[in-house]
Amino acid sequence: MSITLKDIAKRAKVNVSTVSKALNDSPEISTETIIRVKKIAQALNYTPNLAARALVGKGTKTLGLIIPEVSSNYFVKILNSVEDELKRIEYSLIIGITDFNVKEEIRYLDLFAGRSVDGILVAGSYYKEVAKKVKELTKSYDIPIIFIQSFVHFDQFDYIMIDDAHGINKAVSYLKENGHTHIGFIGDKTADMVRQPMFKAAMEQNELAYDPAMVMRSNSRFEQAGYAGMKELLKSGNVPTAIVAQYDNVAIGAMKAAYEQGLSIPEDISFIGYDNIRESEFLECALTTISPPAQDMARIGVKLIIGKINDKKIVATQQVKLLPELIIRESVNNRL
Amino acid sequence: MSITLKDIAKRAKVNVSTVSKALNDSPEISTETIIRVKKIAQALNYTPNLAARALVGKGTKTLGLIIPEVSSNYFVKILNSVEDELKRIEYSLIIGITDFNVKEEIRYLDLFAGRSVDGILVAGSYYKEVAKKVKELTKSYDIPIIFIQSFVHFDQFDYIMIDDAHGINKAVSYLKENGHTHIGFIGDKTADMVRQPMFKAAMEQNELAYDPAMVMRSNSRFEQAGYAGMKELLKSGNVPTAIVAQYDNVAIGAMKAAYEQGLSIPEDISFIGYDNIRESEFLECALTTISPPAQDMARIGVKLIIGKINDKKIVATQQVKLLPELIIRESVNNRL
DNA sequence: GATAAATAGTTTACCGATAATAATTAAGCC
DNA sequence: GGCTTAATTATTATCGGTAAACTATTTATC
Repeated sequence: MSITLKDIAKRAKVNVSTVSKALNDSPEISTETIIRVKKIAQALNYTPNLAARALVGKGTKTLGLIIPEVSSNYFVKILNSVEDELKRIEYSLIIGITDFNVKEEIRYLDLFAGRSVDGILVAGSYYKEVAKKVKELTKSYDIPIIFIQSFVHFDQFDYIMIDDAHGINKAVSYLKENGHTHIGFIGDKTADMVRQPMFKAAMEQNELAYDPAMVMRSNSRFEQAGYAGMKELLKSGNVPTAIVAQYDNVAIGAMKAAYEQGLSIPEDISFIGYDNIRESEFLECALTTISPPAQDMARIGVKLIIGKINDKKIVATQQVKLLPELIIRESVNNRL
Repeated sequence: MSITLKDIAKRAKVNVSTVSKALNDSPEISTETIIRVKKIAQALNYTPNLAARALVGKGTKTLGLIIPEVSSNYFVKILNSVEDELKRIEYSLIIGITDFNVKEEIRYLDLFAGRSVDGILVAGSYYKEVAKKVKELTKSYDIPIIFIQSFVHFDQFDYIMIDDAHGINKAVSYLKENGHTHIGFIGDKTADMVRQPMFKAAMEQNELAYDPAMVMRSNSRFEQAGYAGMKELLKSGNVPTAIVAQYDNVAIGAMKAAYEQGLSIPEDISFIGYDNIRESEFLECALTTISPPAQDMARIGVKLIIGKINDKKIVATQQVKLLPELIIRESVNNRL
């Protein structure tokens, strides 16, 4: 159905293997033949059959991306940047959305390996089972795997991530500078693993009292989690002057709950988010937030893995950390 | 490196071909042998090499999704639902993000065809060049292609889409019911192709004056487009009492511009969005919007295409239209 | 009891590319 | 001219599956 090397060979009156070599610019083939073959290939609109190529071990020009979700602007940014970077180098992207589920992450690792992708990017993973699987796969299949913004704690892996502890610390410091001492935290169930402990650490580093009663972790996700957490906090009567949200979407939900209670932002209560999603800038009260360089991270991740693919000799693990920055807008009040 | 049929054959002391048939439950193989072979396959953790399978024309269990962007909740919903649906049936998803670029859409069509995906879903396409390419590909490669929420106007294609004209009309009707007669429209450059003409039609159907001066199409995208469009509208002095936004993200930006001007929403100016993104419900003034059943659409799209893949005899074009609904929240004022 | 028919496997060829090896042609040199 | 060597192209095998053709046993039929 589609054009193969054979078709070109027939027209060029040379052997299939000559065509293959010609198209791959082999020095064994004369320049005239190369030109002639390429012209014919072009004319016939030839595209190599990737399945065949994969079969002889030449790779599939495909990368797998395992990602927990694509509903928050944060992971979407990663997805977008990865895709963007890949289209430049003519790689295809195959994705697996896991919803933070370990089993799914592992399933996708196996699946992608079986599909002989050239490399796998694992974004936002937290599980040691995944780490184990990755170790297994790199050994048996020799597939380069790189962690992006994951918390798989092993120095033996390649990873690139954002120093979130630093980011949260910046948030808390900024609140302290503005006279806030009673600071709460709202997140969803995934917060336990990362940002919530970081918040606790940040409070301690800033010599502020960490009050577990002001830390809310909802079972729902996104805005809903923020809304529910804030409602509960308001009901408890033990209301902080400022809230650090696990991420912007949570902050938006929490702010809504505050509005509904008749509170003014930031006069009555301050909010600081994390992620710097597109919408945050355009809220009635624009959200002050921590902005992680998700795009840079994805870009560097792709570069790292492509490097490993192209040069299998690179065995040294590569580990990169990027610093997020504080974006000051309107949602934090100065109490001094 | 990885386990092949040969390995299983060796252990089972049968021919490779017997193994292949056994694993595919061929009636030519005895039940005992099938069980024995399958056990060994399981023990060795065998996964078939998809490249090899693809080479003999057995499909790749892969679907391609061509999508204009994944930065709006709308297309993300589509992506998410498609992925979700596919993981159930053990298909993989390979995606191409085109940023509404015709050339990219065509490039991805070619690319995916060359990768011998089993089928392609094209979301949000507007171009007749794409239609042409699709016709070409279905002929030469025999790949099922289905349009999702696209505006490729040919009855010969399979498509599933949302009746946006109906949605916009609902929006305008609702505004009229609430006493609005001076209604504006804000969108980005992609609005020309679809929703803006629909808005015009809706105004006429509702016997309201369509004023081009109240129609803004910005060069930027998302909130930025709404913000810029609204600014301009406010500057012009010719301010409507209500705005229909091309989509919720645009509405959010437009509302911000109104707030900055000191206007109250909905008292001074009403807004109605389109898409019903997650955030809309949680805005200070919750956004009234049109909610397209994006998930259903994606689900049905996947079902359609899988049906076509599994039964190549299905040649009748399938065309489905879904109706969006109006979600009434707080952003429209009753002027009566 | 000879022949047909069903059963269970094995051989072989093939998909479309690449790689290793073989063969041809041409050029260079005494 | 004959022989070596280099340059170029052709053959063949291979990757890991599947399918068609073929072989070897049983089992059924009259």
